[in-house]
Amino acid sequence: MAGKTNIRALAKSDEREAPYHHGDLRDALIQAAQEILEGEGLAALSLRAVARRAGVSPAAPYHHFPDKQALLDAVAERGFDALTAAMTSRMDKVSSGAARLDTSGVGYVAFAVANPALFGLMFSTIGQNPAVGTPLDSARQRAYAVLQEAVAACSPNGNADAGECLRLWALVHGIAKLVLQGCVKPADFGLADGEALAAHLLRRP
Amino acid sequence: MAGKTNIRALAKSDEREAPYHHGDLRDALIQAAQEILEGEGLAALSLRAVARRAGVSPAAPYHHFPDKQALLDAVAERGFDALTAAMTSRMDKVSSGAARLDTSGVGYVAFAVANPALFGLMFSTIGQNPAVGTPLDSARQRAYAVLQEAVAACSPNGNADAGECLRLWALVHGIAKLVLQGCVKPADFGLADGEALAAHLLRRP
DNA sequence: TGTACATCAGTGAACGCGCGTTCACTGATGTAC
DNA sequence: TGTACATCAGTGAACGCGCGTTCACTGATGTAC
Repeated sequence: MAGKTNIRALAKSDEREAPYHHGDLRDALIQAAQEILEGEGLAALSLRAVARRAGVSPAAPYHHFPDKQALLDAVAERGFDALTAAMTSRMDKVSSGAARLDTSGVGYVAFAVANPALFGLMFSTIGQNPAVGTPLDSARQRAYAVLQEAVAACSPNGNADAGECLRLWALVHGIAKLVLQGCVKPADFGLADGEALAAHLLRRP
Repeated sequence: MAGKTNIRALAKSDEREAPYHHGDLRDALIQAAQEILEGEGLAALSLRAVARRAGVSPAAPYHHFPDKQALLDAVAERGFDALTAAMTSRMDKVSSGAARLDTSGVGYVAFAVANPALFGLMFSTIGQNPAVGTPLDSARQRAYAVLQEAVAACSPNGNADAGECLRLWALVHGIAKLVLQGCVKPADFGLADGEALAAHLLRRP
């Protein structure tokens, strides 16, 4: 308690000691949620747990999000941007169109394996609220566009066939899900992790 | 209340009026759970809700299952048998090996689309408890064996390549998941439902 | 065939728990004069 | 520069809820004699 308010001159980016009005609780909540996902899984992700981890009362989040779902959406939105980055950062290391296509899928699976609970959240029952134009929806489309462009670049006419895109998406999504759920163990294929398994399965025949 | 016990001579398969000791509560609980899944979804599937629907006190299930997870496992086990049946019944209508392979996948997706919540339960975080040899595990393997045999029958040497099996499984599992979550709408492809979409995507190139 | 009794399969009340959300509040911030 | 005040972002207590599970119990069943 002592010393909690006697350093109010610190810049808000300084992390020592919680300040008066916190600085950027919205961001801190999203981050706390990600940490809970990473450390304890999707089932442990309650609003109260998020507030607890952010060091704030259970009512505080309601000044930044209308309800729990809105927080979850914000977390999922960042997740899709991270997924996009996981794909593009790997793709930028290869040049041929075919290799870039495979690599986008490897990045997709690698992201899922590295962030299992977040990946689960991102794809948990989106259906009911399509919410076109939402920030979450945009982030989702940005991620899908990466796959589409990789498919288009491999196509003779430069267009992305919708069926081809969906087949690729379904394949990598399926690999990711099956690995995350423990249905498939990369070790059964003599491979170290899900990323290696994805690379193995996506290698052109 | 009146008339509740005055028909005790009825065979237990007769559904009118709940008898003294119910007859086969274990089975009734599993069935009630399936109905809840179908009607209200996975999130509504609590032990209490199952007991309620079976017309029994919240403690009654504990005479048949050690805990909630055991009931869930029993439901999932039946789910896998139904999945096996969904695949094989369709496959028995075609003869060529290639057509049977495609059809197994169509059956897989059709089952998922017809039983979305049950499908979700069947694949919800199996990982932590592998429980080899369990009835649930056996049912799971029976379903996978259908895919394996279909792959083997298409292979020049009659063996099922593990990579080939997994690719097919991941593809159909991915299609199922993406359709269930609303990420993909069959209507976008001019198709009526997930089954038609699966048939379209699995058609040999 | 009839009775005594162990076993089995239910009941219903209670336990402690954590949840999402609301409420009246308080203290800090920033602006107008 | 100093003060008054509206606004903002927190607090903490409380709400009602449904959950999984336990407990002592009761009534029906089936078996031994």
